[in-house]
Amino acid sequence: MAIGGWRISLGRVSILEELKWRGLVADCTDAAELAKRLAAPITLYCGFDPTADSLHVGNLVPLLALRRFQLLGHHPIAVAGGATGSIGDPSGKTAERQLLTKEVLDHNIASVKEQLAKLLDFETKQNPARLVDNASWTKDVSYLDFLRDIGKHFSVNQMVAKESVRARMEDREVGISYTEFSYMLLQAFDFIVLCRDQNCELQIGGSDQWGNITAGIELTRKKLGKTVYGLTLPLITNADGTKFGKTEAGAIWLDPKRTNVYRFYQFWINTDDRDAIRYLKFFTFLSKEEIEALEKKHAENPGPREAHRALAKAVTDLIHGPNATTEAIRASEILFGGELKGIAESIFNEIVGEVPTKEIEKAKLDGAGLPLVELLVHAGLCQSKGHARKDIEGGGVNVNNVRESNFQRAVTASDLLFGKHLLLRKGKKNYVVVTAK
RNA sequence: GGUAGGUUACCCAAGUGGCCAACGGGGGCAGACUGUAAAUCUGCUGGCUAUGCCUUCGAUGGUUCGAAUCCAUCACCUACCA
Repeated sequence: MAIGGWRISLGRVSILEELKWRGLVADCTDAAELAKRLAAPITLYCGFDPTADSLHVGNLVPLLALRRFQLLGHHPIAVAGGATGSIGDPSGKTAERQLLTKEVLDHNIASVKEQLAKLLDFETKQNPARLVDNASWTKDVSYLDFLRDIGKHFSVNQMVAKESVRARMEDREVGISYTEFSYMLLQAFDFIVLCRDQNCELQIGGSDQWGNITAGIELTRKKLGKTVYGLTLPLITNADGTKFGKTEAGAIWLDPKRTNVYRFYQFWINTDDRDAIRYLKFFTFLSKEEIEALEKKHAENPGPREAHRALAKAVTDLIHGPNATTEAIRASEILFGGELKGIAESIFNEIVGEVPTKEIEKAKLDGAGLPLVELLVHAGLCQSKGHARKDIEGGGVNVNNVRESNFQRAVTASDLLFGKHLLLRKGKKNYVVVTAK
């Protein structure tokens, strides 16, 4: 069965070897036993809480890990956190979070489910993926039943000792609500339900999920007398110490409405040299041989950035499909290719809609025209006219890819390309197409 | 509760009557170099109808020709003493 061009090959390499080689194992329970158990297909799950109406690149690591398991013959279950998401996971959070309203939550779950469905193979005969919502088994459980059946197996002493809770208890400023404190019970409940009903024996998740995962393992052992496993994936960090997946403009989302394909592609292209190979391992399905070949090239001659290109292409392909990827690459080539002079309208149109595009009324360009500083602010490239002026004086602003250093410059209809568009650029990478209507 | 000290721009931090839109560092943005890197060097980093004007130094009120700077009250923080 092919998904995204990659074939599922049963039992060729062990999943643990594969994950280890990629640097994707942060921690796991009883490594020796787990390795033995993984010799045969296992059912595993990973939960995704719908905290927004889209997943972001950070969610990709566990999600792709599910797929890696599937590619090697295991049975993945993606769990949308309709129940857990309504509570809020305190893990890795320094402050209590605002609860999402029912409407927002419903919307988020629907969107996230769609995204999850795209990245796993539900069609294959041998080991189709499954997608479930943990609200489906929590909604009919009464509070009293839950306390009696589940709560009884948890020691508050142990819960308090978990890192996620302890951190919040030590900080008297923020504290932790009973609601968030209870989160791990719900996640443990998920595991035991999946183990009981779907024979799920392994939970994977980010390293911040360790406490929640082990809570589920213990509950399953106590209540069902079964041994189940946990495996955590590393927290991705950038070589320069900044948070992975965040830019000045915010998180990089999988939903093209939030982060368009061009920006998504550019995000990967701009990966730090030191991270490129690691990220190829984390975020792509390129083989060991392919990645090692890229690593060699990168080490010998980093200039052409072949590893970066392969990374950006592979991930964009995976999330947005080959057609959108081709367009993003094409737009990048045009924008970073230099001269705009003599460009054909059809070629230029390829970048319209790829880079951020703003509209203005054509009438504003009549007569003396519209001051460039105002246009820069309108386009969102500069935060104020004063800044726009300084940016122009500093030589950072280009109109139609020609540097403009006169801050009094006004833009008129004669500046429009093909009578319609204006290409603004601040710095090397920040493009906006302004379209006159 | 008492005493002392503090609260300055995105963050840290100098400034204790006019020369203050406020030193310096970090971060950010931009330029040169380069590979749409890194490192390095340089410039910018409150707003505007712009050689000037307006808003800003915890809050409010006051003294003064003039306040981030002095006084009063309030709020919050830190240290020491109870």
